[in-house]
Amino acid sequence: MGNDMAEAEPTAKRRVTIREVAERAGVSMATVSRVLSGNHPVPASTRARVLRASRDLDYVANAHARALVGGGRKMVAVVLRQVTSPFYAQVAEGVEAEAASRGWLCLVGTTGGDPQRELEFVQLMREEGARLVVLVGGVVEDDAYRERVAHYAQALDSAGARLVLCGRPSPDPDIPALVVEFDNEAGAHAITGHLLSAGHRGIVFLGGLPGNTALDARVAGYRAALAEHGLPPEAAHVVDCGLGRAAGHRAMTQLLKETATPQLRKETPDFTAVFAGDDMVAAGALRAITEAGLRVPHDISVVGYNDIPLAEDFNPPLTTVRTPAEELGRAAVRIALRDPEHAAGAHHLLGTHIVVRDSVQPPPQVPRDEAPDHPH
Amino acid sequence: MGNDMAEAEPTAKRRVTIREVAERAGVSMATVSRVLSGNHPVPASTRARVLRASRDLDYVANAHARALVGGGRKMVAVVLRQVTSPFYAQVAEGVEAEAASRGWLCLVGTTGGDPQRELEFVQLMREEGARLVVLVGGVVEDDAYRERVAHYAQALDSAGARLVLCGRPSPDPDIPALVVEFDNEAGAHAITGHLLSAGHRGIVFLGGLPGNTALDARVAGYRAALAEHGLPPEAAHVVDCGLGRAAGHRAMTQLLKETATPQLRKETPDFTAVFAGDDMVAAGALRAITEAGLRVPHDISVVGYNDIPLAEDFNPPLTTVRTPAEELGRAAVRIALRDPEHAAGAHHLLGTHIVVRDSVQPPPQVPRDEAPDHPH
DNA sequence: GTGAAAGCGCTAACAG
DNA sequence: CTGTTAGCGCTTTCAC
Repeated sequence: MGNDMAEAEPTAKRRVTIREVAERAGVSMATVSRVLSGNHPVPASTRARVLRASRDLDYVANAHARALVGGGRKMVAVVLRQVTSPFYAQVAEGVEAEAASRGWLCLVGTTGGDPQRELEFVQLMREEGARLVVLVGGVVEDDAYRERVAHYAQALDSAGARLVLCGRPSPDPDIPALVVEFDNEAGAHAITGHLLSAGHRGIVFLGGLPGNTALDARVAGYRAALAEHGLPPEAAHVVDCGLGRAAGHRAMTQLLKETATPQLRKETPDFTAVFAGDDMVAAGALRAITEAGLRVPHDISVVGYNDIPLAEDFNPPLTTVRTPAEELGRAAVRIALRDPEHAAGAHHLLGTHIVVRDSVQPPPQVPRDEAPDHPH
Repeated sequence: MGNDMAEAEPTAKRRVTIREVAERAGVSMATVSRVLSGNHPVPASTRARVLRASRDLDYVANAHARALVGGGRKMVAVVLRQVTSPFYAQVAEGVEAEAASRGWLCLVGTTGGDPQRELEFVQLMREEGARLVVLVGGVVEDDAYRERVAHYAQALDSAGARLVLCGRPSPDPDIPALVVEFDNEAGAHAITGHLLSAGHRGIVFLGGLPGNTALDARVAGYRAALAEHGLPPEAAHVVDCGLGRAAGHRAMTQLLKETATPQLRKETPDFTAVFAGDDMVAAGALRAITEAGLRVPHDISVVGYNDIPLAEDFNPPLTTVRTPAEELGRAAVRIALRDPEHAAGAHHLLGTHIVVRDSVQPPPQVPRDEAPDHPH
């Protein structure tokens, strides 16, 4: 058995090959192959012998050798920023589920938001022969991005693979990439309308990320809703703190401090509601508000975006926009696999809807700093 | 270009091969290979020509062909129930991060808790030549399980691959599998002690799953702590509702109903605190308690397990046991890759600690149903 | 029906 | 230094 030196890494040992199975069964390699793939008529007796030998040896085919000669395994790759984001995790699960149900293998890669790692991963998937790669999540759409994605699309396409963009734009409609995303503008418009209907006029958007397509669309929907209610453009107040619980917490704390200080008050308009860029930002904001001794929704109303699984467990349960993330993932592979010719360059928009919980109520009658202390 | 029939699935087209690069550069395939692997001295001029040609053709090596001749790519596979569980997602992220930092590729597979799918996935990983497979999550340890895992271990080992079990037991210490897990019993013991110190005596454990190794260990720690505080064995009350938010919600609702009904009261002992099997169960329980018009921690104290990222955003922020999930994932690959000889059969236990937030306080002085209505 | 033989794309000896 | 050659393990014609 092994020597007593600790080796650094596992090295692939020689595995049982089809030849050994053939010898044991007393047939040729070709026959074994035929039995195992089951696509060729083979008499039951031979068949049984081969199966027996294969079982005895605990044979598993070498996927690489098989891929080399055949078309290779059907594999789809999902690329996302991180799996620990509930939203991305759901998308990944959707892709995985849809892929698995069709007998495809699914590979998940994370980039941490680094374009370089994204590029490396896509390259890797080309080498591995992935037939479908799904890029998930909003991005800042600059020239570098456009060039990168155009290259992915071209490269993947020339290898017969497909590219689908989830929640991010195609650099060019003529490029062989399919985009599937939520209608962020409509969702943001709707939830802003919900706040407006409750009587709020000072609504701040927390979590802008200029250049990020998903967030920009939400901001656009927010501004549009404000305008439709006859509010002047200055009524819009977007804080570009980016996404994440920590960012939301920090920005909200800061905002609260500014509003509490008369001098700073002029620059930071008064507000009675916050529209968080996503539910994680909302979580941070909720926490900051509580820490400041204020209550949601009594003093400030808060809404989020995405309706992550735990949004109803927040304090208070969060009113938010439901984006069926798992369905996004499923749709990505379903559409990409359905009719490629029509799909390439197509743009699919998935609908969203508001889910009302307890984080919104009409604004208080008196400004916060003039109100009596609320009962303890 | 393409015909106008919609094809069903993307079929791998012929990709650019090393031979084409060689022809374009006017050298042999071997030279191209040498330049690209960079492990052989090649004059700068030739090198440049080859690189140029490779770039022009947008060549990427065929990973399968490469794997067939070389050892294959360094690949680790993580298998878990689902990625949408915050805890599992963190473990996966840990594995991914540690793997990536060593230049290994990481593949994530989900089973939905189905042993059959688990088996298929492990088989698949054998075919693909994964060098390390990490199985994550507690299981019910029956004979079928033991046999299955023994088989994985043997099969993987004979192919030179390694198996690591995260949070699940090895069927036999002599088997070539490494186990890395948290000390569930100690964690449960500690948090039960925390409840006991606050004065609670009626503590129900919500979320048992008989046979599941992780949960059984937590229940054991819970019982041990109760016993140490001089409580009789009957003081332990475990509700076997299993894991998940929905299960926690349902079970808690039921429990509350029983306790509120004098007739049922005898069978369901009175309690002032609940120890949820994990944070998701806690989320459901919290919600159920609120819906019943009770308050946490005023009327009932609640603790969870795992300290998932949003536990501090629950209502109220949850006191729970922190299990560094990402570290579990990192440790799994780190240990497995470090010294295999010593590692095989080894058992690593990772420590946990309590994180105190706002869901625990001393029990109320008067039983719930005799207390006056709390102020609205 | 079943075996022999020809590669799939690449790397690693082995010559020159 | 660089080209030629021999496979890696498998599937798939093409004969028998």
